[in-house]
Amino acid sequence: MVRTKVEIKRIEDKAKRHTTFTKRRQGLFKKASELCKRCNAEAAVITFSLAGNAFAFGHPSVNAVLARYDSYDANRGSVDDDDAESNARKVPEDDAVVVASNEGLNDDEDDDMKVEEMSMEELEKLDSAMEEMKRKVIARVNEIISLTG
Amino acid sequence: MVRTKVEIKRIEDKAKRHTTFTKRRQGLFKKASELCKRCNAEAAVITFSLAGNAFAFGHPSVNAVLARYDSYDANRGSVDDDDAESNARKVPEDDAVVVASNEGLNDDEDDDMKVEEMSMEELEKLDSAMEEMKRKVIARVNEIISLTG
DNA sequence: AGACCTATATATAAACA
DNA sequence: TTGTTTATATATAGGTC
Repeated sequence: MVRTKVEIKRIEDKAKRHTTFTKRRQGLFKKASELCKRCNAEAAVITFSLAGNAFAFGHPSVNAVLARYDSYDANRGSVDDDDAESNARKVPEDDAVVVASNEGLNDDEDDDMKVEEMSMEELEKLDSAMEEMKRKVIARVNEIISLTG
Repeated sequence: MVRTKVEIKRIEDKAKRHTTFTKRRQGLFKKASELCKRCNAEAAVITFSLAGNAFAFGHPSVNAVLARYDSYDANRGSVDDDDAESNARKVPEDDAVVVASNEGLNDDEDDDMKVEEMSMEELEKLDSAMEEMKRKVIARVNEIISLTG
């Protein structure tokens, strides 16, 4: 974006790509920080370089924002969209505490089924069950809060 | 940053603050998108307006990045830093698939303990157990992937 | 790798439609 | 609200060290 206009596409040279990643990541974190300060908002930014290093920014903290996001997110683990531009979306806030069914974690499996030995299919079932339970936990927490406060 | 230099501090006027939030959020998402495209990186941005609305951007998807982050993050839920600037940090990559203990979900509770009737304390225990299990699932999936691909 | 430089592209505050 | 317009502040590609 500067000396000469660059097209927004993958940089082929590895060293150059990493330099750009570092510079732009810093810029991104700064922008996020300014957004939080000026608008009294909460934000988290998580990036992974191609090399696999993770970098995160968050206000008031990464984890606080992720925890809050979890309570909004009804389908974590299922969205998959390659078009970065269109993947910016508003998260509907009303999905938060919907409980879909009453199936729990141990409906038709042996109690000591080990995650470490599961197949992909079993893991997917477990993942669904955990999503379900998470929703129940959120619903129950909200119930307690509404009774208490 | 423009007509006149503005100090990076909280905007008091509510309407103006929201306008700025919208504009800067769009800018932030665009920057994140460019970072992903140019550097072939993965990134997620999550923001909450003061009004409580959540907005998220992610490439390849918000959930993919969060799941990957979970497998790096050893202490989700415990970090708390008010200084946004210093809260940008590198996440050590070697924490990835370490599973801290072997406690599962039903170690000392009755099998049909109902989420709908749990106390806050019980819910917190359950939440920890689910976090633990989620990490195990991610570790197992990574293992399968490394064996398969 | 980083830190600085500099010219140019972008982002954006304020105003208005 | 949402989209302009415009003037100016920032971000950053491509260098150099």
